[in-house]
Amino acid sequence: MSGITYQRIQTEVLHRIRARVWRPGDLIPSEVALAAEFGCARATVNRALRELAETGILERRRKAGTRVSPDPVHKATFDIAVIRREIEALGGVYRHAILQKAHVLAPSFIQALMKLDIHAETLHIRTLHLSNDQPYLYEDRWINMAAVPGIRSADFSRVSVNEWLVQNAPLSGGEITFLAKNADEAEAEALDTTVGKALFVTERLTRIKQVSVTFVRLAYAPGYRMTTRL
Amino acid sequence: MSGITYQRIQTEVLHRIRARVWRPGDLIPSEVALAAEFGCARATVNRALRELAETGILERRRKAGTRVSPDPVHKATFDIAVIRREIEALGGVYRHAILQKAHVLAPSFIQALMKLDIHAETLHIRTLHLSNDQPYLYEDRWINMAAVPGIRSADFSRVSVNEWLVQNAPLSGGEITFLAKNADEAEAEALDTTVGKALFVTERLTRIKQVSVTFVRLAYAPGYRMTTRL
DNA sequence: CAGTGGTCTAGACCACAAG
DNA sequence: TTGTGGTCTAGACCACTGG
Repeated sequence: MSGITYQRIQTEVLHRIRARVWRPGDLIPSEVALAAEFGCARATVNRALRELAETGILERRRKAGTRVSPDPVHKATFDIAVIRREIEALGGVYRHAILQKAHVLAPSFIQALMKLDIHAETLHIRTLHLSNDQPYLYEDRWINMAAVPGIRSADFSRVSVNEWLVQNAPLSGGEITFLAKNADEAEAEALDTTVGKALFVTERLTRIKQVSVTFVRLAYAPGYRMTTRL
Repeated sequence: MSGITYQRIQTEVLHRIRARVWRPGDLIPSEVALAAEFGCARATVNRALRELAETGILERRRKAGTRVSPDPVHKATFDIAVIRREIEALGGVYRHAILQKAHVLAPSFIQALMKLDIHAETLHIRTLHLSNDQPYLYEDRWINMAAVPGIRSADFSRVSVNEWLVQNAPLSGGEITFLAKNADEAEAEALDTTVGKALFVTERLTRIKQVSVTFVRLAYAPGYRMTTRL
């Protein structure tokens, strides 16, 4: 090979954009032209540009060619790990406690959220996750029993619901939302803080083939920060 | 070609994982074996598996082979667009107002955050972004004057600082953090809410070649939710 | 050492959309 | 219509690392 790698090409492209040789909105040369310039195969240029397009730096369209994005949309990526992992990665000792576990008919707001039947049976579980015995995360979860056969016989004393679902209902789709919320009484008590304190909350709705499996709200203890590199 | 696409292979792999043919932790066949099975080139299998590995579903190591991730780390991706775009995408009419603009020596906490010199000059700008004339986002930004030549002559009445920086200092690296915060007086007043209200906040530190360019804190009006598909 | 993934090549055909 | 990106192929060599 010529020693040209797709990463080398990416570096060069980024350099040219930074140096304003190619400016936001500009059309850059075609793959064929760049392959000729760099003395490599088109496939190599293709991979380089395709990946840059995935990050939002370039925009590509057949026939129209490749442009530098006019206003680059940064794509921030966050790792959503199993909570135990998250805590252990921070050097904490993980422990969890189940505060409540009940089989109930879905209340109306959960029916609406999860698009459940009026008579749908759910498992409602509230769990506290601790790091070094300090409250770390308060979990309020609703599970659609119909969607997860086998959950009746699961034992959540050793493995948390969180982890059990990951293992037994993998690769599900859904949405995740981040928001801020003033602590209510239940949250304040669980997280050992005061009512009204601003909490970082993530809500996740998980589906397998259009069917809602679980809705979970995770409220982090005050001071939590979710960070990523750009 | 045989009609086999890398996407078809990805679908098949996901199906096998869901069907528990391949379970978390399991080693799956090598690229060569899968290429033979699917009747396609190894490069096609490679792309399929490589992309799945990027999403965290598979783990690959030379010689060791490819495994189904024992506890899959979901990667959630968020688009960080220019604020004007974000508002317009939601159907709002964008407007912004500069609440304060001052050239000042960096206060100590900013010095520390941005790793600035004691005598570093900064531009401190507080901006309110509005959607349909309703407060949407309160921006508190510090800019390292030394890192952005040309900013002295910029006019921020038409183009917001946000947008100016994107256009003039593109492709910078840095970190972004999400957190929840009780509104202080300045935030409450700007966002037309009450002190103590939980606000969703993002903080961004932007660098070009190790040099801090800008630190910005964005406090969203109450009720803001940041959502993405998984 | 040997098997696996990582990458590049040269060529080909296809799908899409701008002109 | 035709140029562009999107993808596949068959083969090759390399880089890493487990056994």
